[in-house]
Amino acid sequence: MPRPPTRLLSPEIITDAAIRMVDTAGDFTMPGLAERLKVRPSSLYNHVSGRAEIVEAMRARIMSTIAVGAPAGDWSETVAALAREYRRAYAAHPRLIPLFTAQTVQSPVAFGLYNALAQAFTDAGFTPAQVLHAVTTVDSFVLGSALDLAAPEVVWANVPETGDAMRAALQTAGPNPQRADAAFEFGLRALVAGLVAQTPAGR
Amino acid sequence: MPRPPTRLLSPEIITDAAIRMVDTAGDFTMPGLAERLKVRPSSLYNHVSGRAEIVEAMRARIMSTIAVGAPAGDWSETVAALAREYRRAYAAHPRLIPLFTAQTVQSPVAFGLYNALAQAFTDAGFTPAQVLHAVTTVDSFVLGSALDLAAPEVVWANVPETGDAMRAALQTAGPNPQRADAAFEFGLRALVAGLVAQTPAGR
DNA sequence: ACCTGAACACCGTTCAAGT
DNA sequence: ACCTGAACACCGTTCAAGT
Repeated sequence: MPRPPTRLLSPEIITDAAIRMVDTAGDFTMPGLAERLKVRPSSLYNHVSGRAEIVEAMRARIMSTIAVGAPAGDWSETVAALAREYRRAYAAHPRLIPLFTAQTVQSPVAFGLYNALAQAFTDAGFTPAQVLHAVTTVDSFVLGSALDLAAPEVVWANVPETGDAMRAALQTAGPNPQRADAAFEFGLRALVAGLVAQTPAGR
Repeated sequence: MPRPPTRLLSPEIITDAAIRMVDTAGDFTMPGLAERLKVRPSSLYNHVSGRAEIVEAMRARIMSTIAVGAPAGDWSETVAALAREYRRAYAAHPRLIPLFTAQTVQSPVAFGLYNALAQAFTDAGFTPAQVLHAVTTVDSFVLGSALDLAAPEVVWANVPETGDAMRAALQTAGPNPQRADAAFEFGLRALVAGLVAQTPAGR
């Protein structure tokens, strides 16, 4: 039965299914997507241009959940809140993140977030060049932290006998996501404190 | 001519070719690797178990270029030096990094580095749990910064009309790798300063 | 021990054919 | 407008056959 009465597909439906497939399987394929949607693989191409576009749609979907909001309080509190919100968006679907790093971004879907960060750093008194570096720094730290969230526990298993400092540290490690969350909060506090210290007038 | 007089392949030769292929093409395939090595794809399986093992071998190769060295000076200088060395190793082959994030690490090849960082943080007076968080923070920041290095210039093209703070910042952006390098140095200074400030006794 | 050729299952994508 | 079936090029991997 070609062309059923009710629409079987749309870019949104396909993106939803792809996110669910990555959440459960760690990756997605066009045939796998088609099967979940009870459709033939070629049908997908009536709605999306291909696999790359689905990845970009998933990225846009994740980014669209970021609520920038009005700045409240100190600029450093604004930066911390934006960084937490940014990571929260990634953390909702941690297994998507490796797909994002593999593929070049095609549209600045995170521009609203970047600009809110840039405004906060501008308020802090940084020069435009420093603002760019500071936004990049927050972006790098959040992305790296989000990747840490997707890492399995086994990463740290079977450590060598030597290295007492790291072994002692590892023995305190609980399961994810608590460990990654705690590390992110620790790092964010340090990073924001360090940015405050870099401020020209100590604002 | 099966079995030529001189060995055509080895795990090292295959890993070398894979790194070169990723450097130039952004990815590698078994047939592509075989062609470069003037061999049939099935020949590769006499030396490596498969694609995943090649990725792990590339990771190990990159990590093996990290020189930990003896700590000199303040613990915070040691941390900064290790972070720079870690990122330098990644930066030598930036297009490899997305492959690393896609695949789970199978052996703690970076343990020497992690332990040197852990020792520095222990010297600083952090508790074992804080040491783990601090090592994770440096790891996340370096990985995120290395991914930034692989990002093409176009990422920032065609920004919206709104958003003056970010637009002003973007106008200062030079080409990579200079832009990414400068952002990393800025972020590293902030992060290390922030870590010093988190120290129990202000050591 | 190690390279080859043939084969397999699988993937992304295209396109004419249907309604 | 949109789903299908068939087809294509390509990929990762296996394995018996060669020397």
